[in-house]
Amino acid sequence: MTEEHRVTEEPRTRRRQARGERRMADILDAAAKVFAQLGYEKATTNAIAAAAGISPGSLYQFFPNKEAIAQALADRFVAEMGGTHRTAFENLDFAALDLDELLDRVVDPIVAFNVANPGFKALFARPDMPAGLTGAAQPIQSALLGRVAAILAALDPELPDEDRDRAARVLVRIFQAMLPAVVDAPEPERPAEVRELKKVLRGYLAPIARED
Amino acid sequence: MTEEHRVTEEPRTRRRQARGERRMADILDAAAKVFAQLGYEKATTNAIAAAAGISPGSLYQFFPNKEAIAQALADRFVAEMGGTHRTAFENLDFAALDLDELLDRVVDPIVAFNVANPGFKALFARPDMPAGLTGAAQPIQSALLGRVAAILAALDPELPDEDRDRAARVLVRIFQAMLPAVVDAPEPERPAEVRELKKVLRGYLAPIARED
DNA sequence: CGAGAATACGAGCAATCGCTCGCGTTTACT
DNA sequence: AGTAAACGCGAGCGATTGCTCGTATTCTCG
Repeated sequence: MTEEHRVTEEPRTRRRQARGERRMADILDAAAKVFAQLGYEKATTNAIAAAAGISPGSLYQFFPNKEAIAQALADRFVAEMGGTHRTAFENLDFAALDLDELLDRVVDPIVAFNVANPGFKALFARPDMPAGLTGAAQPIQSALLGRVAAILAALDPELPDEDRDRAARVLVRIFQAMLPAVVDAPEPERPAEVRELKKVLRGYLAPIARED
Repeated sequence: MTEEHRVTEEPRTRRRQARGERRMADILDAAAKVFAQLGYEKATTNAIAAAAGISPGSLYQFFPNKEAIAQALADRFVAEMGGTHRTAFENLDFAALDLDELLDRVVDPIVAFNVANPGFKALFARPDMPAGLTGAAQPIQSALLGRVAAILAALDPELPDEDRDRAARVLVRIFQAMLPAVVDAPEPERPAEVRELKKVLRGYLAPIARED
């Protein structure tokens, strides 16, 4: 038993040099671009490697397979989105705002994030993923669902959990459905698309918001 | 010039026997099943042939390629949908109905059609298609868009064409987005999903409908 | 410096998929 | 009966794709 004083302990994160960390970031940047252009399924790992300026073999030194790339990219997106909008969401006095203001404050930043990161919706709004939602899309989905549910709870504290979660699912689904139209719209027509998105959300939320 | 008294005239539809027509229908049935289970991209032509009980070679005696199968299936869906619901749509006195009744009359048959034909949404609500919407999904999309636009025009004849078409696109998109949740829901929970779908549609339509 | 790990390469393997091709069988028509 | 076209088969081709492997280079640290 004296063979190893430090047990092999599952190879969670292998030793990595600074250059390697940079490479991983480059690969994720490249993957975001390629996913944005082609979607998850049609994006090839060789294309991602080429976009990152490395060989396929090098790519697989950092990620065990294609899904892991999407996973890591999704995790990074979740982190960035959280970091960017935490302040915008947290100290909002929901009761004091009317519905239109609330929608502006919540929708606009998310739209801006998606316009700035076109690869996001490739992982979030596409049904390409392997094994349904299990995989890369799930953490993103869960993150948004949680935030929307929290807003709903603030809007109407009386709302039963079941109804609140169902409404959150519906709202996220609407968002998913309308996002491509907003993001892919040419600059001049984007505000109109955003306006329609807010109309849909407002129409669904209005009966919930006025808890009379 | 006496070579052929009957010019070859482009081989539009090749001579086909009754057995062949039946085979084509069988193939489309099989394709609907496979598309429903796997989506367009992941469905293999060999799997469709196997599901139809024929060999890959025989399949390609009737359809030149995979997309043509989807195209033909989409055309058949459009025809069936039109035949089923024409009466339901045509002689509706929109002005006399309130919004909830109108939604019931329009949404319920379409939902029923989709529950009965689970392959439909694989062609209608999936972004798998080759070359964007060009291809099989387009005729379905156009058919629905036209009907929705007609209803909107009846609801508010003053509505400018541009606004009406945009609203129609939004409504169809919402339908697309919510349909999978409705169709894939287990029997007992389906009515609840349908109710949410109608809530969303009603919320968006209400400001358009009351043309005060 | 020297050893071992991390990084890097890119040809190419194994599996998949849309589709073809050669050939045999059945049907329609004269 | 005889002919041509329609129907049918299934092995497998050509292209693609996720990923591997042998090998070479660079970095870290004692």
